[in-house]
Amino acid sequence: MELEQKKVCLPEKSFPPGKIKIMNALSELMREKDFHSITTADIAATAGVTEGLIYKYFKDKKDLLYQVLNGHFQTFQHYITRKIAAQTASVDKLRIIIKTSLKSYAVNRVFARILLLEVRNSSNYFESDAYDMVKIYSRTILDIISQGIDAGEIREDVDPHALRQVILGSIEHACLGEVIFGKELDIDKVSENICNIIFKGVQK
Amino acid sequence: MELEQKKVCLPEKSFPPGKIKIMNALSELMREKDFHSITTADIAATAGVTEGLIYKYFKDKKDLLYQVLNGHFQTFQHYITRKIAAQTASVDKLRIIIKTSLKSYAVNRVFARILLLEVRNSSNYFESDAYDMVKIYSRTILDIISQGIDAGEIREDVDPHALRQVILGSIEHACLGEVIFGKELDIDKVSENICNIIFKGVQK
DNA sequence: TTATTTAGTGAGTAAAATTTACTTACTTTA
DNA sequence: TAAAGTAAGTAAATTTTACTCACTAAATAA
Repeated sequence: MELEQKKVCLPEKSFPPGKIKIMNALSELMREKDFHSITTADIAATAGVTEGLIYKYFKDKKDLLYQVLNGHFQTFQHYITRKIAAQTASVDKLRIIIKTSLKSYAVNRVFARILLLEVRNSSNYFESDAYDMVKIYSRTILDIISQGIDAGEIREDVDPHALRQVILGSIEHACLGEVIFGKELDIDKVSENICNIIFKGVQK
Repeated sequence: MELEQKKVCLPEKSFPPGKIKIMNALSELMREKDFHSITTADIAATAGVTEGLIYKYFKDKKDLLYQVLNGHFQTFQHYITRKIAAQTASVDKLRIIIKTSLKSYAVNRVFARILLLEVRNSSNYFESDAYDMVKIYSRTILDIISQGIDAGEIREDVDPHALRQVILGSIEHACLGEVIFGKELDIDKVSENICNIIFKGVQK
């Protein structure tokens, strides 16, 4: 397993120990509870620091969440970029993106939870560094699609934005059941099914 | 326009006026703010009632949210069932579901907001009446797919659950930008794009 | 008429998030 | 080497917010 759940998914150095402990504490607590039912007292106790310190390093509780997400996203981005580079055909790259994303979400459920369920409802997330990472990821997919069309692999009457939507939507929806209900996901099967539908179409 | 944004989307009668005012108030406030940053004081002030009354009619703040969602969902469900009935071919039914769902979300953004962003993070939503409506909607799609396979309209090597995932994921992801950033959505175009991809496939 | 339910109030409480004033220890620099 | 500044962390006060509870007024049923 290349992609394992690490305690800290951040540029650990340069961060003071207290900050790292706080971020790890939230990450740990999110395995059991949802963000809203985790209190700053919980976080401080788990981290072994005082509540005040949280506000030294984070604007507010949500800012802490965004920074934790950002850390996870760094790991994800590095991993997926390397995987994509190993492929040449656009369609294969998309296939890898689908499979690798599903796998990342499955392996790191806290990451999936935060990304799919916890941050999207507040508007200031979309100004956070974490969301910048999403934009990069999202942009990568769009570029691959465009290249695929140019290379003649993908039909030219396919709208790239629409295809990206379908891909991202499929990935995310496939993970929801897993993230919410903790169902096990057969990644190979699910990703193959999704690719089968999107690439070949469903109509006879 | 058949589907317009009504103030109240509930069996208004039988509900005491205060309850309706409270539900409308939340619905109204959710146009600007996310659920978590709306306080019970906000709701009460907007509704013109006291905070205490909220807890007369609702178990807690979340229960209020679920009931509001449920009201919106009733309208949605009726509308979509009627639309589907007008079609015979399974593929056309799916097309209608995609288009009508997109339209419902576009017309009623608060409904979309609540459904796609606000409720999924808390586990007790999945025991709520509102979620029962989702199950019915979701089940409908699965049945149509199965019928489509039986009727020979849809390839038999397509996994029905996977196809449903792709459809639901595509719809939801297409709405996200709209719900979050308030972007206008060209429903005809977007739904046509999605159908084009899913039905015909993207590969040359 | 009197009892009883129904709609609604308003003051309060406990828990949680955030702020503030402070200590301690480590660098830098004069 | 002493002074000055800063970074890490604390402890307690403050504010916000969801939620409770004992009460009133009015309508309805007996």
